[in-house]
Amino acid sequence: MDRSSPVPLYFQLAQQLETAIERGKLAPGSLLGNEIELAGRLGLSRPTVRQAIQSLVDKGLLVRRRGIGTQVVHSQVKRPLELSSLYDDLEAAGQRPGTQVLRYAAEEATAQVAAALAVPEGTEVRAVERLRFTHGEPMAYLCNYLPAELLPLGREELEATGLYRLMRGAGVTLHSARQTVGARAATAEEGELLGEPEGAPLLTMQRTAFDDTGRPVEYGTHLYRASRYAFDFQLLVRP
Amino acid sequence: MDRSSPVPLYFQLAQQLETAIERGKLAPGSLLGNEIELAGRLGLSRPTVRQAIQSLVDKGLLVRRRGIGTQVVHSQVKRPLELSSLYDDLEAAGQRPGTQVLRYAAEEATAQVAAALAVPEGTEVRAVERLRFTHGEPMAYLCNYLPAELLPLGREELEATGLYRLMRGAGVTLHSARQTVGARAATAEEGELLGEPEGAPLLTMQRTAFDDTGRPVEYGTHLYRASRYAFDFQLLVRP
DNA sequence: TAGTGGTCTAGACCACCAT
DNA sequence: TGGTGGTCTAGACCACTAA
Repeated sequence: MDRSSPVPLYFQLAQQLETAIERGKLAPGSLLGNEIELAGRLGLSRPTVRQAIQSLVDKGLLVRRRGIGTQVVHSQVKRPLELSSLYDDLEAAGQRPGTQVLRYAAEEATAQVAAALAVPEGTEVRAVERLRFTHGEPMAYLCNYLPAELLPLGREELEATGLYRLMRGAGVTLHSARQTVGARAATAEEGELLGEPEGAPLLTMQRTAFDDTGRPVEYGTHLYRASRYAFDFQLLVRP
Repeated sequence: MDRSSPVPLYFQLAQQLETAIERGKLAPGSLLGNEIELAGRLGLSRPTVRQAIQSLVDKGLLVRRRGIGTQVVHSQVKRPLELSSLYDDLEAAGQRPGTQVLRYAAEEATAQVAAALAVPEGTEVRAVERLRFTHGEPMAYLCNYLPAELLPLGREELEATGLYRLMRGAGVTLHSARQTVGARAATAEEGELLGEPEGAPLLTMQRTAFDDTGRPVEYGTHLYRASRYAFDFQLLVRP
């Protein structure tokens, strides 16, 4: 514990516990030792220790039972579903993603886009159409709309990284998003773009993302080749 | 505030705030008043008030900014994705779900099922195959596997309600689940069952659910008619 | 400068669980 | 019965934001 660090004590403790769990120093199913004893040993107060433990319970790494103690969860919890960028996900999976910007223009919002971004129909918005590749093969066709005032994006930046990273870098703090995931058959044009025959199953995703003031900051409709992509997530049950 | 109630004070306060937000008594974007003043007014301590506020921040209903205050979020936050039962979801949407149990038997685990349930290959498990209907139309084909010792399920119960509700009722506390959502074309048999032509796009879902000791308690592979079903969820960005 | 949330402490009592 | 987590209090100091 480093009291001179700007990192909060509860966070330091949570990190230490998390790495101990990851490295197997705290075996799955083992008890953590009670909070008061732990607090005394570390020279912290009990609420601080509780805060650290609670953050790991929220992550699904620990389970607390009254009268029993705090246990390390057995299963291989990864992380609950996050609002993640396809680019970052692919990069993290070592897939070396690539992007081809098909279109990047200002245009008037259609009814659908206007409703999603909560602007009047016909308002100018930015439209971005991209193809995402892995290993030189097309993987997804991404069509996104942003409020016009939001970002002066460069085409090169869009080819080099993901949209969310650019938005974060521009000071937009994402807060929540509403997603719909479905499937449908590819049209001839879509098949052409993605290298699939007409009628091939595609995974579809529509997403509206909001910043922390509740303003919509992005609307996207995405198409993924079902033969090469699936959504994978970890869910936690809220107690 | 009812101090004689078994409901914790922070929870009572959180509920009051939540209903006030839902009913518009606390307008989106409005400030909540600072924690200390609020604590004094309600006769509570500041940590208790903070705990109440924090729980609503975790739900995405409030945003806190240092130096500014606590604000009600604008957007229509519903709820983050939960480990939910298709039956309950349909019922909540007023769709009057129905279930036809196609098969309910004990059988030896295949390699895939054994790996998912973390039992040796060939171990006896319970297999349940169901068709789920809405308005008399088939909607999904559900194939689930449970550890043999878990539940003595009746066929009637399976037709009357969802699997998760039955498991909860039998004392199983679900903790987390790992899901994969994808898409593929229907085979002739699948199309027959679901009332779709061969080759029609289907939404696929595989899920393994764990209880709070980390033991796998359910593995399922589900097929949904893409023309009639999509997954819809709300995500929150973890700060 | 004044006000906000972020963090931390040192206690206290209670409900639940195993033995 | 003894030990655990669940809840609650009454303070304290700090970092950040706005005016």
